[in-house]
Amino acid sequence: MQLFSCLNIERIRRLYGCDTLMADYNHSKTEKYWQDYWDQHHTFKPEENTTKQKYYVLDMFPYPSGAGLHVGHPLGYIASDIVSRYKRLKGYNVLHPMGFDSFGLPAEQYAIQTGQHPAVTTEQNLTRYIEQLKNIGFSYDWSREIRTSDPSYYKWTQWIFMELFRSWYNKETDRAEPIETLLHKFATNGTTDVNAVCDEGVSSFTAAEWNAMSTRESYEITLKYRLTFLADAVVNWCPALGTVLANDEVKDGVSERGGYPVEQKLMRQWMMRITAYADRLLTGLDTIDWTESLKEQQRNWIGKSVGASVRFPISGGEKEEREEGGKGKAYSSPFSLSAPADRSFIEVFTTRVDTIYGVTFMVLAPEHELAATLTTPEHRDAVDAYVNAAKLRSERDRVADTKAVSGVFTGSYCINPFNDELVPIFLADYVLAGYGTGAVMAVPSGDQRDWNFAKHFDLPIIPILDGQKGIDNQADNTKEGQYINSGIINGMTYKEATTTLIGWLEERGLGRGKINYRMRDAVFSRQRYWGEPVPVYFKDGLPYLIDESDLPLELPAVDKYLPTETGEPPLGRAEGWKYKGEYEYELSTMPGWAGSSWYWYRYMDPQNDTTFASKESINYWQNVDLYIGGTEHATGHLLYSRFWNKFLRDRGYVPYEEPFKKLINQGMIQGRSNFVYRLKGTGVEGTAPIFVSLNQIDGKDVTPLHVDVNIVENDVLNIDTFKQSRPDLTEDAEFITEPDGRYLVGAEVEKMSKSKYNVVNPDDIVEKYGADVLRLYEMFLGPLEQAKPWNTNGIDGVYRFIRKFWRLFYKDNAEGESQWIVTDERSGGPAATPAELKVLHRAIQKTENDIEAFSFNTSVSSFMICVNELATLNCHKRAVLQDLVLILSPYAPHITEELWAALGNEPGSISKAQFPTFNPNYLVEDTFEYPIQINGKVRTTISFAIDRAPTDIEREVLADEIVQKWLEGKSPKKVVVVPKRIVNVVI
RNA sequence: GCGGGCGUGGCGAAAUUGGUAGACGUGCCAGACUUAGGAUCUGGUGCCGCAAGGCAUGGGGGUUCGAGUCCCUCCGCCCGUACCA
Repeated sequence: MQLFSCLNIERIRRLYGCDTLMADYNHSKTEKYWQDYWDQHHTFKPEENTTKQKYYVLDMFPYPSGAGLHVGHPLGYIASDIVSRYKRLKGYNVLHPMGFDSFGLPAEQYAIQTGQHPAVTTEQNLTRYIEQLKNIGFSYDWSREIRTSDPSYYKWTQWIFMELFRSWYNKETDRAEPIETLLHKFATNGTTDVNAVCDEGVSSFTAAEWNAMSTRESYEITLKYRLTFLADAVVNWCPALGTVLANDEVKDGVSERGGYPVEQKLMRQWMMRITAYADRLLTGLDTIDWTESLKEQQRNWIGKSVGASVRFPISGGEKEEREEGGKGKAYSSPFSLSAPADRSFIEVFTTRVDTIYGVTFMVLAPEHELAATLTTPEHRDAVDAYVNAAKLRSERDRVADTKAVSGVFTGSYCINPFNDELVPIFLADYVLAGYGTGAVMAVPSGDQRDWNFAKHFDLPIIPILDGQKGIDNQADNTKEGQYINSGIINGMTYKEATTTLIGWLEERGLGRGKINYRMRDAVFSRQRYWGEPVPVYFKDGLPYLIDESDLPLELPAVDKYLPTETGEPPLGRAEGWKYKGEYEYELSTMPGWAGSSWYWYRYMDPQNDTTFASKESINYWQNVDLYIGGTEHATGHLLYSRFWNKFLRDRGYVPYEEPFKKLINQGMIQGRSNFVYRLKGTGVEGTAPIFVSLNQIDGKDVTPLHVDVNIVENDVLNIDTFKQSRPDLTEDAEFITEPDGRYLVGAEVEKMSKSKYNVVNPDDIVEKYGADVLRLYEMFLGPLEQAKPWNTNGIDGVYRFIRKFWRLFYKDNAEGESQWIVTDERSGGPAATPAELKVLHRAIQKTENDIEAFSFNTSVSSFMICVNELATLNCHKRAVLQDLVLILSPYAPHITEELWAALGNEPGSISKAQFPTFNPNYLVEDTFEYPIQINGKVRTTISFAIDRAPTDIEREVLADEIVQKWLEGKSPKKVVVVPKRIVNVVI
């Protein structure tokens, strides 16, 4: 035994090349050693051609910003790494990759300022990121690293764009198909049996007409059907960034990145028909394991409303008598989407067609295309004034005062097709141009906004349901009761009424049941440099795909990263950049979400040059089992990814409808900012600043200023360092301190950011405590999903735990050297006792349950308990410690890897080892036999195991329960014993 | 407004999903070893009470032998979203 432990010490010495082992665990040396070892031995490369079951754990890949990682970033990465390492121990073949979303605005903004190529900046940032990530000891297979800005990667982003361009959406089959199937339909039957998602206002034609068209004509028609298409669209234009933004990139009327104002502008843009997938994006949510709140966010974003579309004929004029016939004119049938030129009716969308007899006025958005033509001369001035005022109000203002009622009468009327009533037409900015048809049939008795409007303009309020209550005071949107004042639906209930009305409308071509979505097609063009070039050139004004063999279409060099003098995007500056030397390329680039909408497939086969990922690799890895990332991508990346995935599925490239089976949103780690307080009026115009300590403020007029958290410890400011940090501001500063001479700072929880001086770099924690402690501590902080401020209050406890763990293996001798004290039963040492095995197996069980439930914080606690108890039991037995090392290894890979080797195992083999099997028998401390008596005779004896002996009282109380269950013909599986009370006989 | 989540010691948080509330960690108190402690170890620590005991999971009510957990109601907080017809 003595010999054995000596050998291990020798081995450790060889491994680390140190003469004496220090008395304590030396994390710097150990961690460096194993990180290099994993790198050199490709320890975390998944097996190829294996029959093992796969498990794919993915992190949302980061954008490599110049600020580097802060302690908040690794939170999700640590969790996913724990799951990866655990799943490997459980015998899975685990794919756990990392890469970078390396196209993006900050590098380009920096390039504009400095002239440095974004690729250079990006490369520098990447190097730093990789270094920081490796420092924490993640088990990524770095050989699979990808970068979206790498031409070998974006070649395939461009290829997918081309595939989308080469596809159309067939509503008949409810999937995307190659454009050829559409061409075939056109050639054989014209547009007759084509049911496609396409541009509004496409015209119909026969096969003969189609076949007679010129190539150019027919090509032009296909452009209206392709899943990527050019369109003049009102887009979010951000002048400061010089580009358009997608809806999800705009928050509160300003750009998400940078917070610059955004305005609406009509521009020719590449678009993607994501709306074709609206329904599948919605229903697919029911099949995936994401949080309810995230699914709900996507549902809201898609915004499906089931209702009806109704046409209200426009009356000839205010005074004019209406035409004969009463029922209004039947308009172009079959009911097709209106061409913008048709001005004979107003089309509205409503979810409550049943309230149509309650319509007393019509409201159009001020931007509505009919607004101008409907305005009668005597109302012209008022309407112009209103429309202009609405234009001037920013999106923000408009949303801000939702209570004020405003609007203006146009002087025109339309006709309610059901009762031939004249309905006055108003303009009001509570109606949005971008939703539905930009027109609302107003039912003041059933809708509060309509009610407010009616009161304000003194318009009639007609009750339409006998179930409506108190509509003199407010609207009642009930669906209860029977209809009154409602012509053909009088006496009916909600369901009957709706069917009747829609049937009536459809018969006459005046309307139809309709489903409306809030989601718009996605704008795909960005007038920027640092993104994927769009693989399109223009010939005679029409867009064509470049030849596939010319992929990747690489970013050309430009002299400046600004738009050209003529207002074209930066790519317009590229000298002689022409397709085949003669055709103009598309000058916009793809949006940030393009590269991230398929990247999880590239990891499966990252070097493939002939396809985005081989069939075999996709068939094996399939989709992502566990995806961890922030909730901020709810309506961006996570929606676009699902869209592209569904498209790739339709076209047969990938096997599953949904890319991410389970998704966990890690909570944000907030910063804890520190403040110093400068006395007002000091520190300006050459006066010396006076800083007041927190408890000395006492009503003084002070300005709080952020101070770098790294020069504050336990809320005490290091005054000297503070003075040195900004000598310009603080050279001759005075400090009003606490009586004990310390300067106390204030604190506040804020988002962690450079500008708030509250960024904590994980490297600093790693240097001080080690990566294992950082990992354990971040998990220990609280539930993964929860947002929490960063504080290091408990980190010493975790640090103590690691050292305590170490001391199960080593003990200091008289010379202060660490001595290996693990005993080995195979060479004659004492065997593990039942008490020790119980402690161990409780930890095995807990770890297994907790990781499967993604409850990492409680898992860390149970390690601490286990180690504490083993220390108390003075257990240094190999059989126990070897298993303990295994169960802890997902959390603290460095120290456990070292001890694993020290226990005599092959270095690096821990990732291939098996997770210890939990044996519940070790938890049993007693068996409990209970004789069952029926009619006074012992009929049988039930025996079961419990984790401690029951008291006499407990035995008695148990009796009733057990007999009861036994008589019911069920035998107890588990009995939980509670002192004094008893119960829970689980059948 | 609507949707989702939550409310437990000084603090971060546990609670086998209806079964000894507060595990574990911090913090605090005491002790040991120390010239010293911001090192290490040991013990204590929800509240009231000397104690026996009583009271405690935002407030109130209910179901149950038993409720932090389930139901109703009120209050408060966080996140998302918003004139969506």
